[in-house]
Amino acid sequence: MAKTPMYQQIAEDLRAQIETGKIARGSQLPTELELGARYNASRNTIRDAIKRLTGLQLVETRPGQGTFVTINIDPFVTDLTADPKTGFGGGEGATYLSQVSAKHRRPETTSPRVELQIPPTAIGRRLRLAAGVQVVLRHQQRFIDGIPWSLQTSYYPMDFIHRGATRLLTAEDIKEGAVRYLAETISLTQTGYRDWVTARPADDNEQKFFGIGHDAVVFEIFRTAFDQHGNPMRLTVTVFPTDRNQFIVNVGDNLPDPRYEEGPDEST
Amino acid sequence: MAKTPMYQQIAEDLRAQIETGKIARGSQLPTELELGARYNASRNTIRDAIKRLTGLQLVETRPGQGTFVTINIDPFVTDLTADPKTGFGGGEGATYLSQVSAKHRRPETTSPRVELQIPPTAIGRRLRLAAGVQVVLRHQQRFIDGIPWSLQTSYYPMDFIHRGATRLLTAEDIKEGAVRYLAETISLTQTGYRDWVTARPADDNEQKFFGIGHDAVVFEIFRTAFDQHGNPMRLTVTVFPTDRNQFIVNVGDNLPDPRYEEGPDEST
DNA sequence: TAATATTTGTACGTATGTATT
DNA sequence: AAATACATACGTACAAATATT
Repeated sequence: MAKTPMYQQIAEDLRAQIETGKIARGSQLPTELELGARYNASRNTIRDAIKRLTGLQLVETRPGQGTFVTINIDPFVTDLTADPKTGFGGGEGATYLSQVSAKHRRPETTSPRVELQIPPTAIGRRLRLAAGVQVVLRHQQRFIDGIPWSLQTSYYPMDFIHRGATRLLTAEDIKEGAVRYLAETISLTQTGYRDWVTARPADDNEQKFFGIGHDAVVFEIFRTAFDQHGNPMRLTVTVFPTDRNQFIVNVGDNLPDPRYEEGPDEST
Repeated sequence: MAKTPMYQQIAEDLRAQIETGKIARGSQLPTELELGARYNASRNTIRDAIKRLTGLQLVETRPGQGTFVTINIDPFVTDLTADPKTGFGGGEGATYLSQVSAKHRRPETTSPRVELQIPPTAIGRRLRLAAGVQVVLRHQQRFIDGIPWSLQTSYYPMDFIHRGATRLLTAEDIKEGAVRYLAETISLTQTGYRDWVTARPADDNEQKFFGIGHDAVVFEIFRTAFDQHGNPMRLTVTVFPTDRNQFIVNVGDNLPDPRYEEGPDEST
């Protein structure tokens, strides 16, 4: 009845050894040839087994070096339900920084790359723009403790520029926050936002930037901010690798503090 | 300079043909041997290329039949920020049903499987239980239009049983909702909840139940409900496949209706 | 029902390329 | 420069799943 393929049996055996701690986190596995000798299997079969483990993000292979058990990064937790009228003004950048600081980590953000673009239909639709209308796009890479953490792109209607919010075109951070800047210059107040949380396979750029495997998955969160008239005033699309990011959503009053120790640990 | 491996070039070529519509959604790809002849590559190389495409969820292979371009399921969107004091009482089951009905889909839920258990540390910690304390566990499978949609497990402190909420032990749906039942029997009112959103590779059970590949990823959402004293009264863990589920989070008042057409389409 | 053809899955072997030490 | 270890690519053979005859 042992009809499970050999490579799966080998993968299962290695997985058990890793999860029970027999093979330590961060340590190096035997080489493919050694494993082949141990399990009496060909190197290709061993490679199939290891491929399963990489898919489970249990190990990672490094050409020229070997195969190593992955160490789980302490996940960064982002609160999606920060009050839009308090604190940092609900700017997504500000929320990000405050959350990071709360965990005593060192955040960095690259200067925005600014582009003018006719957006894809999915973007234009969320901003309720007619087809072919340009947008201002501000793209940033974000790191925590030097680790690539997220890729973020914010889209604003071109109209905002004509109405005076010209600093959206400068490739510099808007220190007081884009939301406050827009309130001061063109009297647009953010009264709320909606996040749309999805997950999808990472594309090549994301794989390279985050240093994740070619079968890795990322969160893609679309945050549409609405002004006092109920119209969308900004769309922010942020991509987070799932191996180092989690999110919390608070509903109701008087919730106890979300101690981050409460997070699910991986050793289920 | 063409240092990109052959199998990646082939995968890229096929991907482009699929995304431009040259190969229709749902249609069958040529067999591995035919592709090998077309690209002048060995069957194993073709298989490596196809493995990349399955990782991107662009194609799926069926033994004995062939390889087919995947048809994307119309994603189901769940609102994580339903008001806990209105409507269906904030029961997670109720939220699920109302959301599904809003899309004119047919939901089904299996009768709960009830267990008594000493929970894993991650569960006990979230319910603030001492180590070794038992919980009541209610597990359900959920479908929409016959498609497996989510796996849900709710955990309640055993204490609730002793205080009179004995219907938690019956393997039947609590029609009025567990939240209302607890309010009526042991005077516990849910005043809010916190969702903790994570993503991880699917385990074997989940792969089998959802019919997803062995490198598929699932959302795992931990919902901790709090009572009027600020204590956790229930933990609900729900697993959703990422290929057919999305979530929205509303913050602020007067948000426009989330027309589901606004969802991101896959043809980016 | 049974046999057969087709197609993907598993397993092996070999050779060479590329990255790292 | 040399050794080591994973990555790519080819070949072969048989098993298992599916559809057809």
